[in-house]
Amino acid sequence: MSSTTVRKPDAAAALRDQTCEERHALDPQALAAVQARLLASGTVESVADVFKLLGDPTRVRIVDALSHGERCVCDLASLVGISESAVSHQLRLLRSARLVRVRRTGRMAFYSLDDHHVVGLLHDTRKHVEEAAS
Amino acid sequence: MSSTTVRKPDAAAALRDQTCEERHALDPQALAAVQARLLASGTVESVADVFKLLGDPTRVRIVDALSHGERCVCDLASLVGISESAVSHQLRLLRSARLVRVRRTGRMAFYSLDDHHVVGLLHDTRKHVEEAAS
DNA sequence: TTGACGTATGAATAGCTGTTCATATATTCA
DNA sequence: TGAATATATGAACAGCTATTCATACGTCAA
Repeated sequence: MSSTTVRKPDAAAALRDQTCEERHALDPQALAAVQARLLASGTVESVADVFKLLGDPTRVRIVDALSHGERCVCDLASLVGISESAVSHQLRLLRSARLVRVRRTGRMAFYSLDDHHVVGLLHDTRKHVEEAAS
Repeated sequence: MSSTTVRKPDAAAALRDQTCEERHALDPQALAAVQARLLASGTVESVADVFKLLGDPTRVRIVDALSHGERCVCDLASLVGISESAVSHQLRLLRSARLVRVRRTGRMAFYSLDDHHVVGLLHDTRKHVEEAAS
């Protein structure tokens, strides 16, 4: 290893030692290097949409109720404590993001979780709030 | 169904008046049993608050940028593509939920992630949207 | 001290969101 | 057939939210 290799080719480390002004004015390449590692714009929007769907108490309750098995709309309304119309509206949103799936038999509609990640998300977030409470 | 059905003044009886007919998926006792396993109201609110914070593209970009290391406010503004004022407002929200922490040196403020779950949440949600796209 | 700089924050506003209400659709039963 | 039931959906409204603008605070250099 050469004695002149004081600086490692680490863009993040290079960024850390500079001031804001220097960074913006003199090092657009380092800025671009970090920017290249960021999520694509479309991915950011999609991820935020999923989080936004889970960012409502009613929908959290719906997902929580569905995490123990499929439920019909009126049972969900009863469990969550709002009208069946409101539940149906929320289920439509959850369906559009493929967070839940629906199975129809006669005039009944049984909803269930359509993604094995969702329960994990709920669990991890609950862990966070429990830890943050301490 | 007989009209002489015994109505006990407990949660199961209270639920029966709100729920669907008895030929639905769940009888009142089962419904009450499910309800007992649901998240507490305070937990639901806290969990939804965290998801709500992550449910905005700007804040997702901030968390994404922070997932590679700490950043000062003006760098975040540049990386995210909005004003430093807007970033500061969002950082305040993220701070209030203990999702980020701040380290101050002089007039600079370096923000970093304050929870090991957050990166996992971002990762899992990205997995979901990638799978849902197929 | 002065001035510039990095960050923080209150006010205001446009845009979004979740609920209710009314109604529609579809299925089952008498 | 007609009524009752289960769900779905459009419209509308109140409440919330993310940004911008202006400004204030604390720090550093001259």
